[in-house]
Amino acid sequence: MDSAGVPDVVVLRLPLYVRALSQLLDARSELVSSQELGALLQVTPAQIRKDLSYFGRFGKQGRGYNVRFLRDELKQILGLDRHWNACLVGIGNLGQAIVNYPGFVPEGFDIVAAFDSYPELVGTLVHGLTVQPMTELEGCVRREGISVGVVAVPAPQAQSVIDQLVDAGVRGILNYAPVAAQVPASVVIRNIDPVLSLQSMTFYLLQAADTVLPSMS
Amino acid sequence: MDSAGVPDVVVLRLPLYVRALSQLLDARSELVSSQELGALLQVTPAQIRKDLSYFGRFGKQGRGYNVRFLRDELKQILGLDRHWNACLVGIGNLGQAIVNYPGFVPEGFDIVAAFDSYPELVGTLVHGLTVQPMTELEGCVRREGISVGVVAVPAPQAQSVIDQLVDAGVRGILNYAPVAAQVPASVVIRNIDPVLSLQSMTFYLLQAADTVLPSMS
DNA sequence: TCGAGCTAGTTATTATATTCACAAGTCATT
DNA sequence: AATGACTTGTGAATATAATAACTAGCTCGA
Repeated sequence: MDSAGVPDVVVLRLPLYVRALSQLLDARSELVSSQELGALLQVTPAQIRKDLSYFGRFGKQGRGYNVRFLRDELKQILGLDRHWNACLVGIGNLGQAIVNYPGFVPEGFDIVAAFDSYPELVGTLVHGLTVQPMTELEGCVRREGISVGVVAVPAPQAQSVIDQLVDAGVRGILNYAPVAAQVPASVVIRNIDPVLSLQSMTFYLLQAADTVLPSMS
Repeated sequence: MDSAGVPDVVVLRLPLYVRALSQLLDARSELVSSQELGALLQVTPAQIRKDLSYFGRFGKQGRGYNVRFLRDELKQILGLDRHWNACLVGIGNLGQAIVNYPGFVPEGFDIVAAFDSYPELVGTLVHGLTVQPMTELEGCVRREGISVGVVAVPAPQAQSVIDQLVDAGVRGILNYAPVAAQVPASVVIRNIDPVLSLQSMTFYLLQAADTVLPSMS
């Protein structure tokens, strides 16, 4: 999936650039070169320039990029100048942690509804939202114009919940359940899976232990 | 970084295979072909076979793979047959959610210590662990043989905390702070950053809205 | 025992992503 | 105005990854 011929990996890096540019802006920087930005993010300058070249020409030779201008352009490209309505499905440990953690919901995203199938939870208030039963999902998604669903249910229910979200018209899914969920090509899914991260990390820890450390003999 | 000539992307997929194989095992499957496994994970059969070929020959022509055998082999390759001690730094909202969420800590990993710089938190009990001050970090990491650090501190403190973990001898870091942290090449870092995921997702939502939907006129 | 139908492992091919290298433009200084 | 030190944007070159295609081997049923 690379809309408009832009490679996926490039799109994945753009928010990184936006973040770094915002930091530079906070630090009162007005100009930045691909060199500097690259050093900040551990990305080669050439890659930054190439990535940006998919979308236009934002810099000045000999000077670099205007920090505010480039950030705003990238935000627009990513759709971060708009508002997106989201809903949260699954209000257990994880779901509650997600909405209550202040750092989670980025600017521009609004979690406007919460759902859970567990009867005891329905009707309770979570982070200012009344938890609704799953039967309300479809209607609510359409009514509120919800385009993103955040899935925080246990693994066994994840696929079914995702199907319901897709049927309801959600176009993006942020999935915290540890499953390889299936979605139609028109729906974007991103998985947050710390367990996989840990489990692939240990491979390298092993390697180093075997190869870097000298034998004990 | 591809130890022993194995591409990074391949290592990243291995835990996915392990998970699927474990599910098949739970479902009493004894054999699985690359075809079936691929369908389950949305990966081409060729890719699975290629990935596995970096590590050995695990299947039988005409039959497929023995589920249990392959899973155990992969677990061993990844080091998931061992125990790994980890510590958690940052016991705020996020940190508490991490240790208290049952699904987080995978089998084989033990969080054996918790640290925070906030004096009011030090000494309190979180998930059975007494929160220690940051001054104890280095000693504790060495004493307990902690090889993985989980970072759940606010962004501004993340790099400093990561430096301390690295100095203390940690070899892998799971970073929840929204920063592009710098670590020496000998240390593996994995970032969990749902905000970036959301922010790159919207790009595709925009594309579809512009191109798939007909204009209103 | 033989043959049809599968399937792994592997080599070859294609696709994708990253890096290099340079022309052209900018700016401060003299 | 001319010089030198920078820096972008980009086409070419390289490196990396994914896919396809093929060979050899296994299994099962007739």
